Amino acid sequence: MALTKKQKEVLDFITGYVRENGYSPTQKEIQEHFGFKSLGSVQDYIKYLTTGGYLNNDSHSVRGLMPSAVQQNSEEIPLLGNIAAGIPIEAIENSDMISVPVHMLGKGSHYALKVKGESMKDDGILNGDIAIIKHQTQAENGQIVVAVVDNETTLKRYFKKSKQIELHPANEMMKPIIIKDKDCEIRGLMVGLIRTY
Amino acid sequence: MALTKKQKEVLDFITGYVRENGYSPTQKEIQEHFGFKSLGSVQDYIKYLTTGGYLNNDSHSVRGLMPSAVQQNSEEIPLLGNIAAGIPIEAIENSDMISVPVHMLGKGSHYALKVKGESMKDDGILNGDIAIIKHQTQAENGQIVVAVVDNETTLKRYFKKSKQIELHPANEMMKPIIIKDKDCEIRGLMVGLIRTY
DNA sequence: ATTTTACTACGGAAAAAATACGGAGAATCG
DNA sequence: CGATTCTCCGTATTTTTTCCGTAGTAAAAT
Repeated sequence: MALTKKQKEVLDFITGYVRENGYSPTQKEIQEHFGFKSLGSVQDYIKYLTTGGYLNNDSHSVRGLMPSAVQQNSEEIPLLGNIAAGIPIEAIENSDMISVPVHMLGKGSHYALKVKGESMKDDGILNGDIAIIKHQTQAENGQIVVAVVDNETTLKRYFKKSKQIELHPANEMMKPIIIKDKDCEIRGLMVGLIRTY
Repeated sequence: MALTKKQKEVLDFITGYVRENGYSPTQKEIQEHFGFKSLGSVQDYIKYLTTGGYLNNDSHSVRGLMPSAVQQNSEEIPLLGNIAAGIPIEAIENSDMISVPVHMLGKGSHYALKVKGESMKDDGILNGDIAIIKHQTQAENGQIVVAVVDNETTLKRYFKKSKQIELHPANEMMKPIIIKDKDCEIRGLMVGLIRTY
């Protein structure tokens, strides 16, 4: 559902107002800002915007408009533990939560892992970085995945060849892991990275 | 549950009072501050704010109001533009905002830049990454900074030597920039990185 | 223990804000 | 062109907010 120019103007006005004041404008304020002679006009825009999912309207509440965009910019996902060649993901026990910008997250469930080691350094993934992982069991060639091989969890680039699976590190010093299809279990796809200096 | 203008004013007054004095105002003080003729009015606001979760009221206790610290785990900072050797930061005009986990942000103001080019790739900073920058004009040796040299903005590691400033790229193919002290203007310190695959 | 001070609990009422509904001209699209 | 959507208007109605006053209860001070 696309927005018309005027509709976007109305939405932008509401969004800006919320950002500035911490509360939404009243319908009358919207009316006056755009010079409408009737509140019905404002009502119509609100209806379009809400049914389209751009706006949330807390019904019958004063200043109850909330642009979807301002609502949730980040989400909390669990930081499950460390990942490195040779060390399985630790238990979820005292799982910290970490805040992640939503634009990294698509559909599905996500978790985060702290990268240990330099095995992916040529892809700009360094020791200590937080990798954002989408939970899934399939992958395309070339994607960076969390894979379990031989009871060990590792972060590598995934390549499926005709008769084998190859897990490539991004480090000249290290060799790819080459294994049979069924010995490799994919636990997730890397969708983002967060680093703090 | 959204706040009306007046409700937010009352909440802000209470919050500010607590910040200044370490304890909350009495209801009568609130009444006088807003010029209400009845305590009932104050009561009403307290009720709205508490049921909405903005305020905690230790019932029947004097000065028992406590603004619930709205837990902010992410913050919006402006994405000012691109940064690359040779290209100045573009105008702030249509500055997008980007959501950043607060643990990256300390005190001070921050902004974000989109990295162009490979000049810092050996430090795991790749083309397309978002660099989170703290606005400051000083830096320690070895820190990654946004610096303006010769009207060009660039992201480099900063080293101050006895008689000169060196800006080191992290790329074997590129040489450090060596300049005089006064020809180098620091615009910010890199404090974090966000990458989306 | 009594008084004072601060907090609660209603009920009522005016004002402000949000909805419902019907209609109508302009723009867009097949 | 005809149908649909977008844009806008006007009025009537409902709901919420805001404020008041009075009476009662709990805590603190004397």
